[in-house]
Amino acid sequence: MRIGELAERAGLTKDAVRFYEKIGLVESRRLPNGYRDFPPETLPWLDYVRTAQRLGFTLAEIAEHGRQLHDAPDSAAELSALFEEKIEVIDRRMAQLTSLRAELEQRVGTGCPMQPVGATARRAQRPSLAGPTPGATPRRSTTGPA
Amino acid sequence: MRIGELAERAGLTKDAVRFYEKIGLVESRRLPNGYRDFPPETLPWLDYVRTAQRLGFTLAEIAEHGRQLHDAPDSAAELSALFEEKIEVIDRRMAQLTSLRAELEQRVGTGCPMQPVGATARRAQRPSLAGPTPGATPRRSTTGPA
DNA sequence: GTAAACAGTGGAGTACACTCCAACGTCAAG
DNA sequence: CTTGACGTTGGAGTGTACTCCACTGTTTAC
Repeated sequence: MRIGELAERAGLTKDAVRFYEKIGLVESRRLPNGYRDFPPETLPWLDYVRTAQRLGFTLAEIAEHGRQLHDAPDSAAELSALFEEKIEVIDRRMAQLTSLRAELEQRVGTGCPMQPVGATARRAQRPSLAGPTPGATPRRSTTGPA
Repeated sequence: MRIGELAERAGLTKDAVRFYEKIGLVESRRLPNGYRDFPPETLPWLDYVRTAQRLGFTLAEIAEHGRQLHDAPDSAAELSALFEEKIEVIDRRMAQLTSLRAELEQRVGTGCPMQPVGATARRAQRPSLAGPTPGATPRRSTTGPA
């Protein structure tokens, strides 16, 4: 499969696929003309990549998963452990959401939740910072990732 | 409260606090000597900021929430609407997490999640078990809320 | 033969959320 | 009066994950 088809079927841009290859997340052989040729397994793999990404793994970590699986296909158990860990993270996050939701629901009808910005109300332009771009996972060392 | 104390008590660096101020996430008045002076409410606000951040909101979005909350402090109806809106966001997010968890659990149960990188050179033992194919996620699958 | 569609490369740019640094001002203690 | 902790600013750098661009080569259709 060439890059265009792969990208379309995976819901990625070609640039993203090339980027993934650059960081070792996917591999391809080359056709005689130099074009990349991806094996069909790349598709479910990219599906996995997306899932793992949504779970908060970085691409580097996911690439590491791939290498682990490749180097020791029987280490799937270890990976499962990783996944179970991530499930715990999800459960914690959902618990947080639940409590936040309750908190908000409680405040529907009461007052301002806490002092946000704007004690001196202003609405003007500020450093750009506007668009939704998930990308960067902020890592904080001070407080343990709950 | 000056920046050092705030930063320490909030578990942030002073640089981070200044950055937050720059993007309009917090505000301060200035002491005669030019030092920032933060009101004590900034602490619970930063607590909220961290929570919202962990839930996947960007700082820009959180700042926007703060501004919205502050701009409509007397309209209980608007405020309620805003909270309802946020609750909806949370519910969507929880639904996402729920399906993610299910997907993940499925992968754990079946062992090897996917053919990773390098599958070309190795055995192709387990066929794809892609689960619910998300199919055509439009370009740059937005992981963010909303 | 030419155009369109596809592929390749390298490099720059973007967005977010910081982080670090240099150079300097402020203030209380010794 | 110096020292040191604390504060200020502007600007540069970092890491993640792309995205865009210019330019070039390949393949397919007419």
